[in-house]
Amino acid sequence: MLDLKQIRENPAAIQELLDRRGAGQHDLQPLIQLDQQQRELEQQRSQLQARSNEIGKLVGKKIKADPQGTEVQALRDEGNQIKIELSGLEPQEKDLKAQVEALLLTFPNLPHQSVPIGSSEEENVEVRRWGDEYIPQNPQILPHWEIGEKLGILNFERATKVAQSRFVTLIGKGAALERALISLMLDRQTQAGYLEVIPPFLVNSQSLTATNQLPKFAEESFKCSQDDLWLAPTAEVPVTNLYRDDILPLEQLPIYHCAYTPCFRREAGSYGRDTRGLIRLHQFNKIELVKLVHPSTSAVEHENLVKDAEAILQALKLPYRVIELCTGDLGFGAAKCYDLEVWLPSSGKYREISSCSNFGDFQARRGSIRFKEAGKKGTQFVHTLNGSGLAVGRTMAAILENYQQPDGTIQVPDVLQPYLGVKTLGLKNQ
RNA sequence: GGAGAGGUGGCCGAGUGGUUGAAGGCGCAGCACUGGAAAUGCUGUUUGGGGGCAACUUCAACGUGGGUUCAAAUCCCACCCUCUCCGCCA
Repeated sequence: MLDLKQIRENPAAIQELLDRRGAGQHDLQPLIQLDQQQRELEQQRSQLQARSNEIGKLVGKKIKADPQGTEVQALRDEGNQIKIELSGLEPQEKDLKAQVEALLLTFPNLPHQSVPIGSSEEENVEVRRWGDEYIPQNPQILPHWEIGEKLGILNFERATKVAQSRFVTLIGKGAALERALISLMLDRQTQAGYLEVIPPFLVNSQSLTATNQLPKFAEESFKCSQDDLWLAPTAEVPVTNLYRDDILPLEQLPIYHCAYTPCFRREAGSYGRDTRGLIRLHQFNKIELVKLVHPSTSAVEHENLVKDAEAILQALKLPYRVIELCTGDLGFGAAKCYDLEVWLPSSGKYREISSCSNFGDFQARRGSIRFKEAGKKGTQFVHTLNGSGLAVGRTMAAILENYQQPDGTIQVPDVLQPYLGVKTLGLKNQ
């Protein structure tokens, strides 16, 4: 959520930053007008209320001396008069306030000054590339879904029968490989200083609002119709919301968490895209890294978060590149974002495997996550950051392709061998 | 699902209509005492919105939303949540 005070004081500057995401898409003007109306009403209302409070106190005093006195009656009459006026004013102001709030929630975050300006993903910037030497030279590499089904470790048909399209069943060593990846990632990230949590996988609307999925992206999540509960689209939601409405003592910052959770996404609007394989499923596993930090450190924390995610790809010797998203491609809540893209030989492309964002105080404001510095008056919003470390299904896809041997077996990456107990995946492993 | 209890400040906990943003305690901060500390004493200690350069001022908040009243933490209604017991179940 943007800072209303900032918008009031500096509308042109804020508008300019919003326009970097796409000119004319986010007009502050209606918001500014509503806000002004609301404040005018609030002034009127609180003045009336002040008088009403005064009357209440006076009556209390006088009624002891002379319950039937004319003075008391006069005050009561005035009180009633004010009540009538308030009954008109109050709902109006409340309504305006709700409108301001609702409108404010629809504005995306301001891109950080350092974010390259651009209108689409075409203008994203490659920051660095790693592992060129690990790019396989074998031209015969099968797409991961084909080799996976051949080896009997992935099955899409049966998953479709059980649920729907865009689900998968992992079988035998496929399931074990997924589990091994989860363990590897959690082990590495906890060693890097992230405190592991297993949060609820269902979250309420308030939580989704704090982390930007609501109100704008309701159709992206699965909702439980009987309850105010949704299937979490990412662990970012439950983990960040562990601290919703908290005022943290300064000493508690920074907070680092990692979490393994399944993630559930409706993928509405992506019909026809990545229909095959593990790339875009309704349910997938992910290790998420979440940080809550002091605002002055968030830029450095962001760079470090990216490195922590990269460390997994490096450990697995999977070729990847780091992309910085331009203003036009930046996610709704992000102030700055790097994507990690892993090399997928079958399509000859880099594909997103992690997205690492700095949200600044955008989410903290929505979720009221603050900290207090001893001695200083008032509270400040923390900065929140998160990134995948990594998407497990996509990692599996990358392994099934990059480690695919000419004989159709899969070499198990060195770091995974202790977890999996075998060096290759082949037919005999079924 | 059935029965009961309960939701008050960072925490514990009092408060059943009147000047209570809320006793008391704990915790925390400052000061005094001390060589230093403990103990003790005193003082302070919620958050959010509006107005103001500021000092300050005003409104709101005792689970949430309504209602009664000049006045509600306190009364009424609805909802949510937590706990205990019973039932069912992994």
